[in-house]
This record gives sequence, C-alpha cells and structure tokens, in this order.
Amino acid sequence: MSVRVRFAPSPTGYLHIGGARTALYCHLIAKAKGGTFVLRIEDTDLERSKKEYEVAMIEDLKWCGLEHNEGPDVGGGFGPYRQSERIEMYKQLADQLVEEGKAYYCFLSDEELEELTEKAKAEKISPHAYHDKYRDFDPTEAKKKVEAGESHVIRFKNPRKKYTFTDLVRGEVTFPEDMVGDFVIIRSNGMPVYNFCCVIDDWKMEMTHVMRAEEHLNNTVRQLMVYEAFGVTPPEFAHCSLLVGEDRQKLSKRHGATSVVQYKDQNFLPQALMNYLCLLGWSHPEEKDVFKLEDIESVFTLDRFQKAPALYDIEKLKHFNGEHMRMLTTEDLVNYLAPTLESSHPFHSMDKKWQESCLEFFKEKFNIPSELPQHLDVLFSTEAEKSEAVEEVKSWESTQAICDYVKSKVEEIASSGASFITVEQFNEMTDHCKKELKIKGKFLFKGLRLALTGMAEGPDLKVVIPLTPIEIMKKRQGLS
RNA sequence: GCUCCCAUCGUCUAGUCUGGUCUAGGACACCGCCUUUUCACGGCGGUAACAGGGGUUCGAAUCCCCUUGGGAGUACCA
Repeated sequence: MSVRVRFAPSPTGYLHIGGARTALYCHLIAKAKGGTFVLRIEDTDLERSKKEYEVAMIEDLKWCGLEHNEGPDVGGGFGPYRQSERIEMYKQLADQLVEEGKAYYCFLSDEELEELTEKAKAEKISPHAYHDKYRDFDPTEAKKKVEAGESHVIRFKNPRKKYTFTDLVRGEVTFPEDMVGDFVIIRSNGMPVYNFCCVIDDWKMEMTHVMRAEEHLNNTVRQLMVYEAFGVTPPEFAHCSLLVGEDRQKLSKRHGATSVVQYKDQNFLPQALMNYLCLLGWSHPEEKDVFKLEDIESVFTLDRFQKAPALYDIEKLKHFNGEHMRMLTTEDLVNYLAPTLESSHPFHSMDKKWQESCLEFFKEKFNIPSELPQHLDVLFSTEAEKSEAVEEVKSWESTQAICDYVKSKVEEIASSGASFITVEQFNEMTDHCKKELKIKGKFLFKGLRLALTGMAEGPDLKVVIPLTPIEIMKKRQGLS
C-alpha cells in the first residue's frame, strides 16, 4: 500500500515553527517512501478559524519548500480537504454511533458539568469521572428531548478498557481505562470535535501514517476508541517531541519569533530553517549536519528520533543560514542578498560583476542578511570612524604624511577617469610610502587603511580598495 | 491532584535496541594558539555531559527497579 501522510493544521494563526517542523517530518516520511503528502485544514472551531490564515498557511508551507500533493488548493481524490466542508459526513457517522449505542445524547448544562468536575476534583479522581450522567439514559426518551429542541451534545461511550498501541517514535504506549471519560464528539452547536473528525478523515483519506507532536499523544487513546467503534484499523502513529523555549516550556509566541513568516520577512533561507528544524529531534545516520532536504529523503527513517523535547535556539539557526548562504551559486547569492538591501543602498547602482565579486567576498563574514549592510560600510561609508584605535593611528606622525600622499594620488587617479583604484595602483601607493616616505610595519598598513577607509581595522585592503568607488574615496580625503 | 511521556557537555545531538572497541564522538556558542603586519575566514587546540541511588553482570551511558527533575494532557481548542 502506498504511503499517505497528512499535515493537518487549524487555520487559527500563522504557520508556527513547531508546525513547520511537523509538516517537514510528514513531508519527509511521504517522500522517503515515494508516498503522498496531504494538506488538510482542520477548521471546525468556527470562532478561531479564519480563511486568511488558511491562505497564509499554504503560502508559508510553500515558502518552506513543503509542497503537498493533495489539499484544498490543489484538490485530489479524497476531498474535500477542509473539515468545514465535511460536516455532514461527521454528523451522519456520529448518528450512526448513536444508533449502534456507541455514543449517546447528553443534556448536561454548563453549570451541571462544572459542578460534576469540581466534585470529581474534590474526590481527587479524574475530572471527567462524572460526565457520564446520560450514558445509560433511555434512548427513546433522549430522542424525544432532542426532537423537542433541547440543547444537547453527543458523547462517545468509552468502552472503559485499557488501550495499547505502538508508536513509531516512542515505542509501546499504554493508557489506563480511566484515562478519559465519555468525551464530546458533536458540540451543542452541531459542530463535530477534533478527536472525532480527525479519525474520520484519516480513515476516509486512507492515511497510513499520522505524524504529529507529543501534545497529541494523550489524544490517541480517544482516537483509538473511535477507530474501534467503526471497526477500522488505525494508521501508524508517530509522536515527535515538542519544541521548547528558553524556559523549557512549549514554544509559543512569548518566546519571540515563532512564526515562519517572521523568518521569511527577515530573509532567512528556507532551506536553512528546514535543515535546522529537521535536526531538532532527528539525527542524520551519518551525523551530517548541513544538508538539503532532497539529500536526506533517501535516508530519512523514523527510528532516529529523540524522545526528549528540544530547545529552539536561534543562534544555531543563524549558523545554518550562513552555511546555506555560502553554498549558493554566485548568481543565487546576488539574487538572495541584493533585495535585502534598501533600494537606496549604493550597492544597487554597481554593475553585476562588481556585485558578484563583492558578495562572494563578504559572504564569509556574516550569517544573516541583516548583518550585511554593516559590512558593506567599509566600501561606502564616508564618515570617519570614531574610536580610540582611530585616534591612536591619527596621532602617529607618519600618518599625516601618508594621508597627504594618498589624497593627491586619489585625485590623480580620479581625474584620469577611472572608477576604481586597481590593486596595482594600491601596490604602487604602498611601495611609495615604504620607499619614499620610509614608513613600514603597522605605521604603514594602519596609516594606509585610515587614509583610504577612515577606519582602523577591516578586511584585507587589497580586496576592499578595488571594490570601493573612486567618488567615495575622494569624499573620504577631507576627513583625515 | 490524576494520566501519559521524557532524562548524555550551556544548547542540538552520536552512542542505548544488539553491555566491553566510550578515560563518551560531532555541531552551535565560548576561550586560547597559528595564519593574516588589522578584522574576519581558515587551521589547530581547550573548557564542558552519561540526574541520583540501588540492583543484574567479569564488565553498564547502554538492561531492571526506585527516587528526583522536566514536559504534555486532563475542554462543547486543536
């Protein structure tokens, strides 16, 4: 049987880092076995679900490079892929369970429910212990109440037995019989509930694997009951560990940038994000750390998962971004970084060849795009750096001589119509200072750097000077 | 409270199933040295972990039990 795996977000917000990781794993499980990756929208919570989030979700998934084979936007043979469009089916199946005596109408009011919950808590037993008041209520009577319009929900009749299943990442997991009570499957507003829809859909959509985060582990027992009630064999389950923040709590908004879109906005490379996320709970069989998704599709297996929660560390993500950035071709590198610079940045007025050599050189110096402008200052800044180091260089007697010489030399080159100072010309300048001015050692190099860049330190002058526009050079000459 | 899950450097992890080759390997971060007459890159090196206690065994990071610690769930959210 062909492998089918779904990612089933609810459109109540933007795609979360944790969600992206789950989607990535789902995608990988499908791809590793040549299977199908399905996107299903779980929008049964009318209050919180929004169409715009669904749209954003699909866009973010696409940005991540996790494209689905079936889903609400692309269709497929198992639709519809939005739960809100499958309501009738859930209702019918819930009715069927009621008919069969596997579920029942419940007329408990909110107040009654609360009282019963409190009572159970006071007795230090499971809070749901008394939620079964209507479990053995006469079905004919119940039907009458329903027909009379009395507010009701449909509860699943818990078979009250122990459930055991084998989780592909956690091994054998056992739930005791009083783990959950008779849980609601159809709300009083007629909408079905997650634990019910999820089972129906995974069954009807013929899912072979259910990969989700550990927060759903406890839900599995309810779902197992529903599968059993319909006489359906459940899919394989795999619960990956949770992502946590600095405080070791489940990763959430208060931990900072936790939406995929925020990384997209900061111009992170999606392949870097995926690479990093993949390694949070899973490890490469050959211990490789930097890789492309397509490279691991063939080695991805479920037996390499870590069971303990993983801490999300942005510093390490930045490192991965740098690694992936340096793997880009020159052309892609320019396409990636150029748009991250403000449109007024002088970088844009330079020709293609210049842009390429510039970025090829500077890419070694930073990991994320937002750090690029500060590195480019060494090429474009026309303001003298203010620092103790600069003051020290300025205080040397030799420095003034160098500056005077450099100033005339720059003017000479500029008037010749050249746009840049060549490496040869720079070497001439160095030689002149050495032989005619008799300056050497740090006095020579630091002095030259100050005269040419206005800074006390920075990248190799032989690389920097030929990349610096001559007009910038001229403007700098009045400074020191 | 109850239920479930988990436990190797600060962090992500390899090693655990199939006990010895592990005085525990890699990566991020950090520190030092070399190189670079500067910075960075790079190279080399360093600090740093098997939560604790009992077993089993000739031998335990690895198997078993307990304790402690952490997380999740406990909804007419998903």
